[in-house]
Amino acid sequence: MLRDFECTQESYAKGVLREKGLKSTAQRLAVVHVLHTSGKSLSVGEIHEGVKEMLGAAGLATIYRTLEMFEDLGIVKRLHFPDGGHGYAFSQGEHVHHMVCVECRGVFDFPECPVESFDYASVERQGFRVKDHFIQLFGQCGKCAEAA
Amino acid sequence: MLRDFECTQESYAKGVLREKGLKSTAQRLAVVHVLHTSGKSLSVGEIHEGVKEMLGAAGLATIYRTLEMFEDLGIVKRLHFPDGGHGYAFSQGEHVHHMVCVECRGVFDFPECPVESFDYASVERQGFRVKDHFIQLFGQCGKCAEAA
DNA sequence: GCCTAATTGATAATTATTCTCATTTAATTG
DNA sequence: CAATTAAATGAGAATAATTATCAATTAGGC
Repeated sequence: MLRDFECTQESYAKGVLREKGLKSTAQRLAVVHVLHTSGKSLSVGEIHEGVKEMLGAAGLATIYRTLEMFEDLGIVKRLHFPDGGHGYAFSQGEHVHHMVCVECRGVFDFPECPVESFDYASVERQGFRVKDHFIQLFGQCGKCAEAA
Repeated sequence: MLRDFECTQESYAKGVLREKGLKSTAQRLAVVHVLHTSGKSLSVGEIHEGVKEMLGAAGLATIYRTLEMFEDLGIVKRLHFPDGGHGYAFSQGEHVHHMVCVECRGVFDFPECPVESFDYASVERQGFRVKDHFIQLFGQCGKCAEAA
C-alpha cells in the first residue's frame, strides 16, 4: 500500500474505511489525495487524470466506484454548478456545507449551518418532516477577486 | 397554438417568454403543463413522455432545449437527489426553494429563505463574496407519511 | 507466506446529452 | 388573413457519461 502521500486526510479516510471493513487501496487513497490537495471541485475525468499521474495507471470504473462509495461514507461531496455540471470535493465530517468559487471552482468549508436554527413551521404545517438538506453557496473567492 | 390546457402557470410562462422575445410553442407550454400538474420532480424522460402524450409527438432534443431555457428563465428548477439522479420541477419566481419528498419526489415550495438572514461573516472573513446559493430540503411529505 | 473475499482494470454495453440541418411554425406586418 | 421571416422543432447521428461484466490482482487477517 502506498505511504508516500500519507497525510491527515488520508489517515481519516483510512480510518473510515477500516471502520466499515473496506480496504484501503492505493486507488482509494489516491482519490483522497488528489481531491484534497487540489482544494477545489474536480470532475470525474480530472480525478481520473490525477490518480493516473500518481499511480501510473488506474481504471475509470474504479474512480466512479470510489467516488460513489466515498460519497456514502461522507468523505467526498458531490457539488452542482449553475451550468449543469457537477464535481466532487473532499469533505471531512457530516454537517459541513460548501462554498464554491464560480470562477476557479475552489471549495471552502462552511461549518455553520444556516438552516440548523431555521424554523420549519411553514413546511411542517403542510405535513412535511424535514430530514436532510443540501446547501451550496456560490460566489467569488479572494484570489479570483484580486485577479479580476 | 394550443389553448386547451391554458392555466395560470402557462400564462405565466407565456408572459416570461413574450418578455424575452421567445415563442410560445405548443411544446414549451406542454412542458410547463406536464411539470406543474404533476406537482413533483420529473426526469427528462418522464417529461418527454408527458409531452408526447399531450401532443402526440415531440422530439427529445426539444425537451432538453426547453428545460435548459426554462431553467435560465427561472420557470423550472433542476433538483438533485441523494441517489445521484436529478429532475426538473416547475418553479414560479426567483427566490423560491424547494422541499422534495424522497419517497414520491413530490415538490413543495418553501418561500422563506433560510440563508437570507444568515451571517456570512465567517466566509467573508476569508475573502469570499457570496453571490448565490442553492438549497434543497429532503424529507417525507404528508401523504407518504400516512401511507407508511 | 498463504488464503480469501474484496477490489481492480479493460472494455463492452448502456444511458444521457448534444449536434446538425432540413422542415415547420409563431408572430409580425401589410 | 395571406405572406414573410426568424425562431423553433424533429429525426437521427454523434458524442459524452455512466454502468456492467468478469477474469486477474491485491489487502488484510491468520
